[in-house]
Amino acid sequence: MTIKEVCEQYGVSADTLRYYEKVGVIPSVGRTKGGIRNYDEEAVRWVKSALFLRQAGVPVAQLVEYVKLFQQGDSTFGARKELLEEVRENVRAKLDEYGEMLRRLDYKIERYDEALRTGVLTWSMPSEYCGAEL
Amino acid sequence: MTIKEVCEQYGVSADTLRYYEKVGVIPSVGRTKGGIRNYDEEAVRWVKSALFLRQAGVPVAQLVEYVKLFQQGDSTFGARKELLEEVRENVRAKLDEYGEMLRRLDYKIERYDEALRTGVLTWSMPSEYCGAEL
DNA sequence: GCTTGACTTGGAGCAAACTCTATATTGTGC
DNA sequence: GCACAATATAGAGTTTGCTCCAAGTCAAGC
Repeated sequence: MTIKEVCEQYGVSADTLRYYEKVGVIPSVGRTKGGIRNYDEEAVRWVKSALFLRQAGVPVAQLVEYVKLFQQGDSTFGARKELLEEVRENVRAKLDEYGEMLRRLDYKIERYDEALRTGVLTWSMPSEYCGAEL
Repeated sequence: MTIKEVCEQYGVSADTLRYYEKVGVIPSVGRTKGGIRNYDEEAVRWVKSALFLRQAGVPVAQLVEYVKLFQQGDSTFGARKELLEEVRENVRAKLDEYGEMLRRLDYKIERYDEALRTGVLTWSMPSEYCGAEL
């Protein structure tokens, strides 16, 4: 698979793919004789998980660290597990935050909706609930 | 309330508070005769919601836009509601992503845990489930 | 009223994560 | 075999969101 095909399939720029490889977010990709990247199945899987984890907010540096551990072999199981647990804690915290956020937005949007229907904007909930001007 | 008190209460730096005011993430804060910021209740509420929305991933530019609409008065109810709905869609998408992320991490961590106990790392799930090397 | 520490502004600097540029090389259709 | 699009690399530039700095002002304690 060429870099272009990977770009099109996963909606990412060639620059980003090369950047990910350069800094170690993904292991280095195989080349043709001429030196052109040839993504095999494993390389594509690395790309997929890198994109997924990045989108979920995992910093590049942490992915680099994970790949390094991965390449050092089986002796790094423990370290890899710890790294993933750290990531998981962040994800959990984010989930909580976003859940709370959604509640507040629902409330506020409902108020605006009411205001548009009735002409009156009511901030009836105690400010602790909706968290201020929001 | 002085800037320092706000900093301490909400765990944010004075630089950040001044920056937020400068770029319009919060409306401009009242001053003493000498020109020193004096946060009243409303200013503090703006700070609170700015910090909350930022933490939930809303970009600075979007907050600036919201504050601008707010300051233009009641005629912007509709626009404000639309802006909040846009934010809400992003938050929903993020919630989904993080939920999925958590599932994958749970699975992977369990595998590593097993590997540490038994010495064997099993990738038994179809790769579509756990999303590659992850 | 003077010292000392907090506060002011404008603007420069910084880290993260790309994104773009310049220049060279590859490889494909005719 | 040649034109020409696609790819390669190194390194500079951009965006976002702060964070730090310099030089000056304010104010509380003595």
